[in-house]
Amino acid sequence: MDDDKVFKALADPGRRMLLDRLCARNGQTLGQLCETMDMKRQSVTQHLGLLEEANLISTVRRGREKLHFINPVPLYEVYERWIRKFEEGRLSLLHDLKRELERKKT
Amino acid sequence: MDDDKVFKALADPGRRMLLDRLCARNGQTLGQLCETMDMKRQSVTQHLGLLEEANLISTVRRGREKLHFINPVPLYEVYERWIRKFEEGRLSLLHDLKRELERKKT
DNA sequence: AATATATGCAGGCAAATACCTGCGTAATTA
DNA sequence: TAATTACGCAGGTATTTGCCTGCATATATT
Repeated sequence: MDDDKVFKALADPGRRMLLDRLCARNGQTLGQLCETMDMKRQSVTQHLGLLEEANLISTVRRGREKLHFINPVPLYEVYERWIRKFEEGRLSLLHDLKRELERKKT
Repeated sequence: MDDDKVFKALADPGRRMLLDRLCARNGQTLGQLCETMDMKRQSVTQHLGLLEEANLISTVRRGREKLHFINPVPLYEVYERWIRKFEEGRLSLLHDLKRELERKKT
């Protein structure tokens, strides 16, 4: 998995919105996704392309339509390999700062 | 919390590396962080500024030095409000795609 | 006081990004 | 078959981004 592509894909609010829409109703067509997106179809296509490159969605062609499905695996992996590390040390990390702030006052 | 700033801050590999360095040793100065960063000090400063704006780090001045500390809270919140939603529906989301693929074959 | 160290601030520039318009193609429907 | 629908592809452009150089300021050391 390419961490960087996943993070960059998540960096845009429009793309996060697309993931949200798909989370609410999986397997939507490009046209359906466009209806709620306040930008041109071609722009939505570009965003969906980046999401697919990051492996965050998968697509299936059905006739002239293209269906979009969420792939939750990369998000889970990013969490496992990235977020959890900080979560584990959460209390001690916060303590470091607090201790330094105390050190200044005295 | 500003989700967008957090995601954008995480979108750059250099900034993720800075967070990694601070996770390994919290409370480093700008100079110390620069030693491992293969870019000019001023660029590192810019990255640290974005991380601070996203509230991912906090800083404390001590004399002529500036110490940097991780703030793990926004990462945890992003996980809670964002990643977990997809994790919960993980199996069913994957099933949607699988079912559609089966539908095509038959 | 003079020098060295640690950081701040301003501006410039090439590349990436996020939109757009215009046109082409494949699949359905009348 | 003709018209419609759903989507793909190729640029064009204004903005943002990430890096740099050059200079200024504040603290520490000799």
